[in-house]
Amino acid sequence: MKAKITLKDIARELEVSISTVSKALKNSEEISRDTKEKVQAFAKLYNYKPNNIAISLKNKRTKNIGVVIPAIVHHFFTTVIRGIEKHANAKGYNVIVCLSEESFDREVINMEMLANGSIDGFIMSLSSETQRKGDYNHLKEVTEQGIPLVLVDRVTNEVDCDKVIIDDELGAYMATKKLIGQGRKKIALITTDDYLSVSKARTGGYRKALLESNMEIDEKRILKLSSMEMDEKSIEDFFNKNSVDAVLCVNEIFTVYSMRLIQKKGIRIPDDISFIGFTDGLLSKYANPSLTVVAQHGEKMGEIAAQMLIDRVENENDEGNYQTKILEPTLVVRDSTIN
Amino acid sequence: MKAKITLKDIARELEVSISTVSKALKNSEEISRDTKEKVQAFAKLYNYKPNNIAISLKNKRTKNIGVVIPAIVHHFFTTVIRGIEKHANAKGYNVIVCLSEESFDREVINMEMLANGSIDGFIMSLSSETQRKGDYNHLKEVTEQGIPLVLVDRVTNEVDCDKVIIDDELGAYMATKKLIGQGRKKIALITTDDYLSVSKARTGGYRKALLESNMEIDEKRILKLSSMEMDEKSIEDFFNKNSVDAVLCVNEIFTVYSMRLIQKKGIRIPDDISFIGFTDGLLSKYANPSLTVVAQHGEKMGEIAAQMLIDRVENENDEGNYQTKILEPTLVVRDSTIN
DNA sequence: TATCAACACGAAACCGTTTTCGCTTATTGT
DNA sequence: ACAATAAGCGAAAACGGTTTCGTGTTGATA
Repeated sequence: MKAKITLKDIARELEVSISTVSKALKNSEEISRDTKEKVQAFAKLYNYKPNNIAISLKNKRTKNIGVVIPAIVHHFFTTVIRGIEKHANAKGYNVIVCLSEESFDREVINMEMLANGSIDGFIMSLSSETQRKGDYNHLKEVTEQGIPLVLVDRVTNEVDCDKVIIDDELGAYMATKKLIGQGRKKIALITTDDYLSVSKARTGGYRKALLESNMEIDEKRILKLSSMEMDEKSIEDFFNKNSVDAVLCVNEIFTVYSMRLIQKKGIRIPDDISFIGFTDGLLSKYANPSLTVVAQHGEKMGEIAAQMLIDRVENENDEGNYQTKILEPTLVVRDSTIN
Repeated sequence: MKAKITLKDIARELEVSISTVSKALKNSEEISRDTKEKVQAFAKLYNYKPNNIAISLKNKRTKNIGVVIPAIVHHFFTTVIRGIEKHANAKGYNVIVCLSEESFDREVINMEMLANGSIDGFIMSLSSETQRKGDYNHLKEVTEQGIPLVLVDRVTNEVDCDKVIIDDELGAYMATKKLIGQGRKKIALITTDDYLSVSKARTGGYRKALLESNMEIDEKRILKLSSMEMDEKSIEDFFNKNSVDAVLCVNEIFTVYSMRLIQKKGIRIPDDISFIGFTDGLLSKYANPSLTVVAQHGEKMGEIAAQMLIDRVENENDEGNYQTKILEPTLVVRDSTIN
């Protein structure tokens, strides 16, 4: 085991000062050709690499960005991470991922751990518990300390910072319009509680589309599930009590599960009933029939978020003047709707 | 924007030395009650938190662990990360995730970035390109520097370190045995090139089960796809040319796609043909019919890997004596096989 | 030959902690 | 009243770099 070599070691071996070594490695004009060559050769030979921690301490930049998300076993969030990684890595940054697991406390703990010098900025998506409580003090503290923060997807108006979202209302609107255009009259919505910013927006888009087409909004056709997890019983009850000819769901899982229930009843998709979901993941592509979905472009969101964050980090001059980028969703048409 | 407060700031305000402040905050016996209370009150008031970077530099421990994996938009790897996060967080560690995207170069670059002081140890799964090239010098360098390394799932014998794998051979063996037990005679295998350690082992288990049951191994029934991505055409050709009554696939996607092709031909699952895949992800659960799979217990693998790594990090005395933990896969029976 | 740049390098401060060691001052025992 | 001891605190080194500011030597110039 050959331990890491430091400037001090090189200086001792070559009988020069630490400053000389440091400058020589940076090809400083101050140092003679001879010395530079000697030092650089020695450094190469012993595979010298500067210690990141020491550099971080010196210039108060870690080249790390902290990502706090509610879950990772979710296609959408993994695509976001991938986008972040892509841009961050290209810019020489590392990504520290922390999971809140939809818990307020874990979100707070993780942010506090990272905020004490470990990272240059945050990218985060709010946990459902945080959105339900409406307590954003941990975010405010971070921004007040001057640590840049970019909120993605699940955001809040109560915090002043950069944001990247997709136009969820538009997505639901487009989807609903599509269903209406296919002659569907009894369009159901399966969503989650309104405290989730995205669910609220999607419900809004659904209503807007119906109103615009002069279709009555039947509240009984809106099923609000209280958690992100599957509540199979509620969905079953819902379909037993309501007769519908189209369903819009706020995620893939709700959609696929609903389709299966419907198929078991012998109802044909998309002939008798159409389905549209959110998130263009594996499930959508490989479901049977394959799913028509509102694609959220998570990877692009991640890239943009990383770009906004790194811009802030590297130009700390212009604080304030925060932006919200709104991405347009795309309707990916497959076999769960009529073509 | 209130900037972070340091020991120096507190010392200046309270007109004591930095050492006194440091000790007071650690409740040292050396410091008088009075002074301790004064300092602690002040620190609380101004929300003092020690700077992680400075502490890392001092005691050469970052409390970060580096995770390098080939991909994140894959259910199995996300469960591994989740397991790592779970244990690491409980032990006060952060997780730095880097993606190799199956590229050798990116794997090397990421490891070098992290190895210069940013992390206390590595958990990694080899990229396919690395396994194909068989070049493990970047791993050897890291271990020679005394940085603990734990390899998970995609491993190699050429590097001396702790490892966590599942018994892929056993998994494939169990699955194949199950198919044989259901009276299947023409069992196909859809896999990837053998340079991937896991694919090789799975192919081995498949062969072993057939041999053990005195069934002939027809090489034409083994389809090797050259990449992890879907090669739809090859799969279609394969089913056109071969008549089979059971299929074992090394991942979910191959399985689901194959099932769909088969269903289009009007062949019934599981009546006429059975399917078993690897990875117990969303696709398996929500496919139609739902998939019988070999569950890999990624979360448990992640937890164990994190535990092994942190043990090494915190007891750096006992180098050598490396262990390989082999997890047993589980067969999760659903509707793509006869019950 | 005295003077002055230019050149090449080193000393030291600094980033924010921790920790060892030594120095006052007050207290105790004799 | 004086030495020994303990209590309370500060100075300084250390972690591994970067950077500013000297300083000694050299060669050129007047």
